[in-house]
Amino acid sequence: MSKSTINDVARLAGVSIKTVSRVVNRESGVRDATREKVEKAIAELNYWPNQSARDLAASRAHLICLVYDDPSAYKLPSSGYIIRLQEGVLRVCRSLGYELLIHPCNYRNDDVESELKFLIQRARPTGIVLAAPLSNIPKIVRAISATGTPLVRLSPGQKLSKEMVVATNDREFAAEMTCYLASLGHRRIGFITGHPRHKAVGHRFEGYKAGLKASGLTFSEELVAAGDNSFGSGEAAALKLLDRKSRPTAIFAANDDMAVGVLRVADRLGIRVPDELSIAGCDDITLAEQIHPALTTIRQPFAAMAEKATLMLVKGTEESEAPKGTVIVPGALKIRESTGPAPG
Amino acid sequence: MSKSTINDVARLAGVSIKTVSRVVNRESGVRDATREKVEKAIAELNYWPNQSARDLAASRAHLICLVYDDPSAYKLPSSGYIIRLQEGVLRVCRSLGYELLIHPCNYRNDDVESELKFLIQRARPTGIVLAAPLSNIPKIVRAISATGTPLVRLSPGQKLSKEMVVATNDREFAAEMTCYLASLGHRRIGFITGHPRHKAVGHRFEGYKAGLKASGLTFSEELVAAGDNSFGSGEAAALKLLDRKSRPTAIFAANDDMAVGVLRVADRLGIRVPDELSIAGCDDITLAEQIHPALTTIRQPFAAMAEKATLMLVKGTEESEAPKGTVIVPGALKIRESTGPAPG
DNA sequence: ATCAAGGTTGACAACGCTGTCAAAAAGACT
DNA sequence: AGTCTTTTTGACAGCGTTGTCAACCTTGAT
Repeated sequence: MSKSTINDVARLAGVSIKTVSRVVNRESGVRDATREKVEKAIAELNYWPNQSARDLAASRAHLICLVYDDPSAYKLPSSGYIIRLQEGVLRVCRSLGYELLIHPCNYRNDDVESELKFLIQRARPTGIVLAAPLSNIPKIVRAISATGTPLVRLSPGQKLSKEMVVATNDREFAAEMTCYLASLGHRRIGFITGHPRHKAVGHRFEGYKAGLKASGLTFSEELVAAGDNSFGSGEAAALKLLDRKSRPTAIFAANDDMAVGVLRVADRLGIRVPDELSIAGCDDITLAEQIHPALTTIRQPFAAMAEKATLMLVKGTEESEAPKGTVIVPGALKIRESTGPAPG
Repeated sequence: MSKSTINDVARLAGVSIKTVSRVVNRESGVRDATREKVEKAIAELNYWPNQSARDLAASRAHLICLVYDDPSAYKLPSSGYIIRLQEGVLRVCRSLGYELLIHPCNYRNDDVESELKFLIQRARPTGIVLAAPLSNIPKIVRAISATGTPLVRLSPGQKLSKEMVVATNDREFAAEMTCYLASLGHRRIGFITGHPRHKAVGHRFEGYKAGLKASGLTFSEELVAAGDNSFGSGEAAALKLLDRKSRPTAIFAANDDMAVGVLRVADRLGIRVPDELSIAGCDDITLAEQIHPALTTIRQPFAAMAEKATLMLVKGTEESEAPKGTVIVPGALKIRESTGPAPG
């Protein structure tokens, strides 16, 4: 292991440490010949700058903090979501020389706010990427904002704001899914709404209505059942929808967990999927692909969103003008086995 | 946001910065009265030490690096595993003031070794927690060892070694599961082996045999089918086992993915679980609890293992004697719906 | 009181780097 | 060659902490 310092490099290259620093930091105004000398010395000594020293001297930390709802606080099958977020942030961090600090946090705790302030004070990150659903919780957003740390929120219901937000187009792709179902010949397309506090799923409901209209179908309360994003509520809603005299030939659930619930109910009732009933979800959870029949759903671009968010944070810090406003990263339909032509 | 330094605290408390440093670092030899004065000043100024400066001055980083197989490199449903590892490491990090650097890495890349050396040189972590399956790959272990960074490997086949290793008792709990099935009256207990390169699942096979012997049952090749840890191979193996004239009344798969495959096959063949066939897996993946019937399996203590590993790393650094050898963290049987009394 | 021993405290120099600003070198023109 | 401008380089002072070591108090024993 090398433990050579900038001094060693400077001595070997026959320049001052400042010049080495310039080369390392890719600053302009270094003659090519000099740069090469220094680079050779760096390579030879296997030198790598001491991050602590850099951060201290420049009084800035090369650190991005990703804050998300703690999955260990309760049985959450959402680990895939988190991994994808991490993936996106890491991609940017690696390429730009930042480090990633992950902070699962339980918003049900009374002291989340001080926990976050504590974290920020301790780590002094360059910026924070705040994942949903935390990004929708005012007290959390406020606690972070109060510290003055740059913050990018992920998909907090897409309402435009002056803060930095990265969202996806829930409304649009829900409409697209609805149109897709209609294009398969379905006329009675049911919808299962999600948890009222979860804004994104609200947008999907709107998208569903828009899709119906775009396909020349009329909206009917008859075809809507309420869920709360949970598997169980999906089952209950499915039971309700499928019990009706003229039952839907397709059911679009506001998220995959509920869609899987529908799938289970259909199985139990002996309704063949997709022959007799098409089922679509939203989120593309890991299970969606493993279940049988594989679930048609919408893949949320979590990694891409996180990547974008991190980029905004870094750009905002390194360049003078911090990017503001909402950036949309579109989701993509994943057509799999659970949807097919309308029966009859 | 406070940006007070140790100087401000020292001035307010009327002591030298060194004394403040002593209080902050809980060093002995500070009079109680002094300590209290300082603590009051710290609280009042909302002071928190600058990590970069500390690390620089003490030339040590408060950093743990968790290296695991990159789940984004291929479709892995293993995100739950990673999340639990992170959880364990984070618990220790938080309580001991360390930070966690996560590093998913794809061992299929040719340049993993330089990638890791690069990472280590750049981040200079206190130590590295290396998760399976990476912990079983010699070139990776070697690359890290070569840097001299303290390393704890997670469950690399449990072979005793002089290095730091945290493993679980695959053999023992597989035996236990087998005995449990036998105790339910099963006499023909099938087993689906896992990927030959994955040592842990090999231990499970041994445990299965030991369990049979302990239960007074004889081992028969007839009851064993080979898999490769994948869902699909579980299905294939199940088909093979269930096709035989005197088919097993219970199937124990070396991992959950394959067990779920068995479940699906049973469903397709109209074999009721657990009435006609008991199925057990191993790992307690997220899906195990969500599937119907919920899968009896063995919960691997991933979080606890990671926690233990991190602790070893920190203790090894902070105390003079580094803990060596293998530490075993036992897994736990999770009896759920997919196992029941033997038919007849 | 006086002194040694031990417990507390502080002065000051690192730690390895970056920011500032001035000095030196290199070009550009007479 | 001389002067002015621009580019390139370096000296040096921090950044906020810890390690070292000497100086300072206490205490208890004489």
